[in-house]
Amino acid sequence: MSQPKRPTLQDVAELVGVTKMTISRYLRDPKQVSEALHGNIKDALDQLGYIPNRAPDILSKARSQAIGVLLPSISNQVFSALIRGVESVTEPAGYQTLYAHFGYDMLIEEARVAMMLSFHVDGLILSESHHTERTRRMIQTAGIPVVEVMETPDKPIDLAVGLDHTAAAREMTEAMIASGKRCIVYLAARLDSRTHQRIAGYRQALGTAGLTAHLVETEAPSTFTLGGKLADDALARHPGLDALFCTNDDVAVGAMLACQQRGLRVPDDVAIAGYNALDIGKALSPQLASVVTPREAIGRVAAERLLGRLAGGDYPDRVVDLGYTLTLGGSVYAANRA
Amino acid sequence: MSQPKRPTLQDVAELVGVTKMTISRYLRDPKQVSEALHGNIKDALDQLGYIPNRAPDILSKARSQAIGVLLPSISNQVFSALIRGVESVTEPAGYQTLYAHFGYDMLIEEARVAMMLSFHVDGLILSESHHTERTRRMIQTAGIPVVEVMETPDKPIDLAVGLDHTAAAREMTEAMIASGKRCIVYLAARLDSRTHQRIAGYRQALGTAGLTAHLVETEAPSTFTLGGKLADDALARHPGLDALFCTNDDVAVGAMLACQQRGLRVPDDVAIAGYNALDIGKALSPQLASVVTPREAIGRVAAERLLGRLAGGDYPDRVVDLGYTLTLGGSVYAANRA
DNA sequence: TAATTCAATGTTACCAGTAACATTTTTGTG
DNA sequence: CACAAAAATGTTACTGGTAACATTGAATTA
Repeated sequence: MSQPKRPTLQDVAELVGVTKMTISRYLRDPKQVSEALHGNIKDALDQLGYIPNRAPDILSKARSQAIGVLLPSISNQVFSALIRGVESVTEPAGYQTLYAHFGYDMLIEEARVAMMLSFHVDGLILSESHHTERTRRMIQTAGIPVVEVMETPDKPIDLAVGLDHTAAAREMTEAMIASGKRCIVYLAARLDSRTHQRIAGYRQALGTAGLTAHLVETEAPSTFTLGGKLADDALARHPGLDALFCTNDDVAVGAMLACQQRGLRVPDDVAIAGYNALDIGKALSPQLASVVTPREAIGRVAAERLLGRLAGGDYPDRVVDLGYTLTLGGSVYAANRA
Repeated sequence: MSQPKRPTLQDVAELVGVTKMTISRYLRDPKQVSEALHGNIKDALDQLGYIPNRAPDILSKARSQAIGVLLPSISNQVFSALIRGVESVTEPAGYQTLYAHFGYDMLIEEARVAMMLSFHVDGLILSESHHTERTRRMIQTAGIPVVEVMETPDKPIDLAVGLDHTAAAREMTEAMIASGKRCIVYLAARLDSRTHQRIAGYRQALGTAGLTAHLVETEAPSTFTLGGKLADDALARHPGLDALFCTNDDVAVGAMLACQQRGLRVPDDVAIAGYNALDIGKALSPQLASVVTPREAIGRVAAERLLGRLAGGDYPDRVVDLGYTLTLGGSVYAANRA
C-alpha cells in the first residue's frame, strides 16, 4: 500500500541540502546546529514523516535509551503503582520503558530476558528474585545493570529494592493475636516466593504465641471468587476459626464477602486481613485490614538506582528495604468500624 | 564488572572452527547444518553464553520478529484476557510481544508508537481507535500492519477487531427498562471514547422509551471507591433513582457496596449494571449484572489477522465485530438471586 | 568413470545512525 | 585587518547477523 519507503536521515539531509550528520545532530541537540537551518530541517522531517531508527546505533554498541521491565502478570493492580514510580523517573530522563510478562514462570522469564537483551535494553527491572541459572548468566554476560524489586533478596544479581514480607506478615499475624484471635487460618493462592515468605512470617508469629498454623492453599492464581472458595474450605475444615489471613487483597475481599454472606460478623466472628492495600478494600464495610506496601516508592527508587548505575554511579548498599505499614482498623480491629 | 564483552556469532564460530554463517544457520534452523557439528555448536554457544542480537538484521531491513501492543493502562483487569488471546497466537508463531502503555492520552500514545517503530516492530495492536494525525501518518509511513482492538471504528487505520459498545449499552439499558426501572442514572468515569459510545447507547434506549437520561460523571480514572462516591452523588441529586448503569465493573462494585451500606436492596430498590463482567462481580451478592465482552477472542483474532497480514494475507472485511452477551441475573433481575 | 546433483559451508555486501576526527566558516580581538 | 578561537558542518569508519551467490566435496547415475 505505502510504496514510499520509510525515510532515512539521508533522505531528510538531501531535502535540506546538508549531510545526514547535521540532521543527526539536530535530532540529538538542536543547539549544535545553526538556527538558520532549524526551520528547514523541521519542515523536511515533517514532510517526509521521519521516524527515528534505533537499530544502527544499537548495533554500533551505543545505547538503546530503553529499559526493560519484567512483570509477573500484566493487569495486576499491584504493579500499576510500581510502574508509575518507574516512569516518574525514566520518562523525564528520556528513557523508554518496555514491558513484558512471564506469568510467574522462571522459564518464561528467561525467554523474556533474552528478548529484552536481544533488543539491547540498557537496564532491567525484574519483579521476582528467583531466576534460572541461565537468566543470571545472560544478564551477567550482557553486563547491564539490574534491579530486582519487591523483595529484599540475600544475593541480588546486582541491586534490589523491596520490603521484608516475612516481617510484614509476622507483624500482621501478631496484631490479630493481640486482638484476641486464636485460630488464624492462612489462605494462600499461587505459591510464589513472596507467598512463601509471608507464610514464614505467619508461622513465626504463631509459633512465638504457642498457636498452631493452619494453611488452606491452592496453586491457582488468586481471584476474588477463589477467595470465597478458600474461605468456604477453611470454614469447613476449621470450624473454630476466628481469623483469616489472606495472601493478598483479592483473596481477602472474596473471603470477606463469603463470610458476610454466611452471616458471620467481621471482625467479631472472623477477623480478616489482606496484603497490599488495594483500593477495593476501602470500598468494603468494614474496611479491609491490610499491609500497605510502598510500591510506587519501590518503582521510583529502583529506577533512580538503575539510571544511576548507567551514569556510572555506585551503590555499596545493594539492597534497599523500604518497609511497610499496617492498616488494622475495620476488618481486624473493630475500632474504626463505620 | 564483566569484562568479557557480549559474545558475537563470530566468537562462537571461531570456537567451533567454522564461519559465523554456519552458526547463524544453526540458530535459525539446525537441519541446515550437518549433524556432526550440532554438539560442538551447542557447547560453544553455551560456553560463551551467546545472547541473540536482533539489531543487525533489523538494520538490514529484515524483520524484528516482534509485535508491539499498546495498552491504555497496564494493570487493568480488562486487558489481561486480551493479552492472553494475543499471546496464544504470537507465542507459537515465534513472535515476541512488547508492551507499552499510554494512560488514555493520545499524545503519549503517539510517543509510544514512535518508540515501537524505532525498534522496528513488525506489527502493532492498538487498543484505542482515536489517534493523533501524526500517529496515523507514522504508521502509514512505516508501512506495517495494525489492528485496532475493542471497538468497531468506521475508519480503521488498517484492520479492527472489537464489538459495538453502543449496542451493548443500549441493550443493557433496555433490559433495565423492561424490568420496570424508570429513573436510570449513568455513572461515568474517565470519558474515553468507549465511555462515550456506551453513553450514546444508554441515551438511545431511554429516548425510545420516552425516559430521561441522567449522567453523573467525572474525569477521574475509575476505582472502586470512586464508584461509591458517584453512587452517593447520584442518590443526592436524583433521589428518585431506581437503577444505576455504571460505565464499568469497578465503578459498579463500588456503587453496589455503597448502596447496600445505605440499606438499599439490590435490585429491588436499585438495580445495578456494570460493564466487562470481571471476576469481582461474581463474588458479590447479588451477582453483578454486566456486559460480557469477548476480550480473549478479540486478542486472538487480532493477532491472527496481524500475523496473517505479515504473511501477505488480505482481509477485505477490515472490521470484525465479535459481539457481546449480557448477564442480567442478580443485580438487575432478582431471578437468579442467591 | 565421467557427469550430474545436491548438501554443506564459505564469501561478500549491506543496512543507517553516530563517535571521532577533519575541515570550513564565522566570530572576536588587538 | 590579520590571526586566533570557536562554531558549524563534513568525512570516515564501525557495528554484526544474514540474504544472495559462490564454492567445495560427496553421493548418485548414465
